[in-house]
Amino acid sequence: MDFVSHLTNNNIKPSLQRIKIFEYLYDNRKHPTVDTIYSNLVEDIPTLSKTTVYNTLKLFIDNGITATVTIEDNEVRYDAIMEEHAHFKCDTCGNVYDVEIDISTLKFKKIKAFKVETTNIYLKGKCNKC
Amino acid sequence: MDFVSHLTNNNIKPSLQRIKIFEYLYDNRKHPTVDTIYSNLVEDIPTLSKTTVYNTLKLFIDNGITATVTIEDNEVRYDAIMEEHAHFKCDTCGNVYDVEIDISTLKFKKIKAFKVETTNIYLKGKCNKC
DNA sequence: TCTAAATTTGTAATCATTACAATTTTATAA
DNA sequence: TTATAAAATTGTAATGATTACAAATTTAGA
Ligand SMILES: [Mn+2]
Ligand SMILES: [Mn+2]
Ligand SMILES: [Zn+2]
Ligand SMILES: [Zn+2]
Repeated sequence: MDFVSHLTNNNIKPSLQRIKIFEYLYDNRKHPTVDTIYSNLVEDIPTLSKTTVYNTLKLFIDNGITATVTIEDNEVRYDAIMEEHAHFKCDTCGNVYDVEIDISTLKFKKIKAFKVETTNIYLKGKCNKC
Repeated sequence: MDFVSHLTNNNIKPSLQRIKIFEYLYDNRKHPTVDTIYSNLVEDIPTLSKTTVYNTLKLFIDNGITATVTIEDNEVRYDAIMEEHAHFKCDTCGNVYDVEIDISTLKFKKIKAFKVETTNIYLKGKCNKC
């Protein structure tokens, strides 16, 4: 994955902070919160500001290369994997995992009244390590 | 729907505030926020406190008669309909509607690694009135 | 190099939620 | 009924996440 090209292709100037934040999201795939992103990256970029993390994530979302994961009502997580997939959160360890979904089985019956543009599927329970 | 019995059956003492809050959720089915619930009910109960709304909703959730709807990352909504259903939010008017789902079509392939206990499905787009 | 635009940063403000102690209401026993 | 204790409600203060905003820094172009 060429992060610089990916940002450039999506009209985002590839600054150091932007590259590092996107790289962190894409490589770790742990659906981190802003605090987690900031805490981990500030080791690499000592001058990093939490405001920059917020600004950058908003920029990513506006340009369609990041999405929020709102599986919990008290934390906002971020995800740079844009291929359709569901999420599972383990109530015990708190990790959020990607879940492959077979879209064909996901068609709803008669949602005539709505034009659906985005779908989010959130599962909770216990993971096999817990 | 006998709200007093419903609360009592779920180990919740049916105070005036609790009855009114549950009644509001169940009858309107608009997935309101705490602010909306408070604003509407304080007309009936002038002494109502927003803290009571928070406390009561937490009590309802802990006793399994209410659930949160986290379709948006900047607002927590509440729902007293516990039968399995999905939610659709119209990006234009902002309303959140219930969507019937055919559970049989919703089975995922191979989620062996997880024991799923709860499922939430959130859709977004445009409703037929917008 | 010089200048302007874009980006980053730090601080203050805002807003939702929680903590907590005081008040009020309800239940129980004398 | 009255007294007492427990439960519920309330108001205010504290907390924590997010946003607003202006200053500082970096980048790009002339
Ligand atoms: Mn994901
Ligand atoms: Mn609903
Ligand atoms: Zn786990
Ligand atoms: Zn609409």
